[in-house]
Amino acid sequence: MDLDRETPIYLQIRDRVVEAIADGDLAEGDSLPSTRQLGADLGVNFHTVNKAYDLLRAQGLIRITRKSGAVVRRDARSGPAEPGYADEWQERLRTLLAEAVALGLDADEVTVRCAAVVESFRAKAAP
Amino acid sequence: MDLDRETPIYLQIRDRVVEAIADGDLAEGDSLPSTRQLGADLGVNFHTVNKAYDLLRAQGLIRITRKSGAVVRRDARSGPAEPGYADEWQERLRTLLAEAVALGLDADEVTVRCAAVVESFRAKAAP
Amino acid sequence: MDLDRETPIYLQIRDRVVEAIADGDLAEGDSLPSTRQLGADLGVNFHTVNKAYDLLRAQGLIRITRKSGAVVRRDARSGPAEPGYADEWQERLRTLLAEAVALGLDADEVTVRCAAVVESFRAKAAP
Amino acid sequence: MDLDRETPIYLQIRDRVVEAIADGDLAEGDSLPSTRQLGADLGVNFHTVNKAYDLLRAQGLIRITRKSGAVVRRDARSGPAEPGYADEWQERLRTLLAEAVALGLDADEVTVRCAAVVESFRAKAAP
DNA sequence: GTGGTCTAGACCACG
DNA sequence: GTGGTCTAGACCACA
Repeated sequence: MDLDRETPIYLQIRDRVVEAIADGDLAEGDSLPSTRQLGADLGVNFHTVNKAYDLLRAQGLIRITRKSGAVVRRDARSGPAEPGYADEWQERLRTLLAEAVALGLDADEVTVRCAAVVESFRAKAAP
Repeated sequence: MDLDRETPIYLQIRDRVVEAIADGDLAEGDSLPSTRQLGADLGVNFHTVNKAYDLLRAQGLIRITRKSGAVVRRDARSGPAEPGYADEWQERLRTLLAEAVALGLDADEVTVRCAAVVESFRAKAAP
Repeated sequence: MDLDRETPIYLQIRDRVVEAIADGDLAEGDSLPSTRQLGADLGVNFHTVNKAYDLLRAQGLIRITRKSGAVVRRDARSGPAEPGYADEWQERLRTLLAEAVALGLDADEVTVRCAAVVESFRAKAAP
Repeated sequence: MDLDRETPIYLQIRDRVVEAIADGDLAEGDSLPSTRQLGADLGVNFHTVNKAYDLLRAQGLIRITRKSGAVVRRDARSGPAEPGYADEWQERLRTLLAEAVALGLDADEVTVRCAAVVESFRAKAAP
C-alpha cells in the first residue's frame, strides 16, 4: 500500500483485494483480515479499511457478517457477471485505452499488454 | 457530459477529449473550443473547463496560447510515448482488468473487448 | 512574499519552497504548512497557495495527501534529475546569463556569482 | 521563435535579441529590423514586436528613434552594469539554480553548465 | 482538519 | 476575445 499516492487509500485497499481475487490468491469462502487487524498492518485507520470493505460488498465481491467478518463471496469461477456490467465496464476500459493510444502507445503494444495482464490472471488461477 | 456522476466534471471533460484524440476526431493542430465557450455549452463554469485543459496540457496532449486557445499538440501518430509511461499505465490497466475478471467476466471475453476497443481506435484513425 | 511584484504570487510561493529545498531548510519528509494556514499567514487566498503546491507536485518535489497535507518528496539528495531536464533547464539558464552579459556584467563576475550561489546550497545542505 | 511555447512571444523576441547581443552577433550601433519587418518575418503582429523592443529600451539595451529605428545601445563591451543590477539579477539566478539543485542536478553539474554557457558567450564575442 | 471540487465574478496580460 | 490570476465562499471526500 503506497500511502503517498494520489489514489485514496481505501481505493488502493479495494484494488489490492480485487487483484488478489483475480489472481486466485483469494477464493470464494476465504476470509479477509478484520478491519482493525488490516488497519493495524497497513498503518491506517480501521475506518478506512471499513470503507474499502464496504465498496467490495457493494460490488458483490465479499459479504460481511458480524460473526465471521468479511468473506469472499465470489471469484472468477463463481459464475457470469451481472448483465449490463460488461458494457459499463467497457466504457471505463475505453477511456483508459484511449489515453494510452493518444499518448503514443502503439495499438499493437496496447493489445499485447492487455493480453499479458489477462494471461497473468489465467495462469495463476488455473492450477 | 454527465454532471450527476461520481467522477469530477473536469475529468470527464478530459476523458472526452482524450477519447476524441484516440478516435481521430481530433488531430494534431485542431483547435478546441475556448474555455468559456465550452463551459457555456456544457453548463459548467469556465474554470472547470480550464482545469481539464490544464490537465491535458500537463500530459502533453494540447498546447495553450492566449492567442489561439487550446490546440491539439499530439495524437496517436505523433510519435512514441514517453519512456516509463507504458509501465505506469499497465498498472492501472491491471487494476481495471482484475475487476472484470473478479466479477465474473470470462478471460476470453475480456480479451475480446480489449481488442474491440483497440480496433475501434485503429479503424477510425487509419483512413 | 512580495504581493506587489510582477511575478504571480503562486510562482513566488513555489520559488520560495524550491529554494528552501535547495538550501536544505526543507528535507525529504518534511511537512509544508496547510494551504489555508499558509494562505492566512501570507494574506492570500488559499486557492493561490493551492496552485503553488500543485505546481510543486507536478514537478515531483512534493506529494499531497488529504491526511498529512503537503510533504517534501525529494530534495537535493534524492537522486539524479529526470533525463532531458538538464538540457531544457540550460536553455533557461542561457537566457538569464545572456541578460547579465549584455547589460555589462563581466563574464568572470557572472561565473563567480554562479559559483557563489551553488556554494551557498552546498554549504547549507552538506552538514 | 516558438509560437507554441508557454512564454509570451514578446518575451521570446526580447530573449533572442538579448542572447544575440551576448553572443556578439549584435554589437553597439547595429540596427534591428523594423517592427513591421520583424513581425512579418516571424508571422506575428508588429505590436508584439513593439512590446519586445520597448522592454529592451527600458533595460537600456537599445534606443529607438523615429529616424533610424531600433539601434543597439550597449553590448558586453559597453562598460559595467548599473549599480544594484547585479544583486537583483543574482536573486533570479538563485531561484533558477535552486530549481535544478532541488530536482537532483548535481552541484558540480550545475557549475559546469554555468561555465559552459559563459564560455559560449566569451568565445563568440572575443574574436 | 485536510485537500478537492465547483461556482462566481473581477481584473489583467496577450495578441 | 483569449487565457491567466486572484479572490471568495460553499460543499464534499478523506482520514
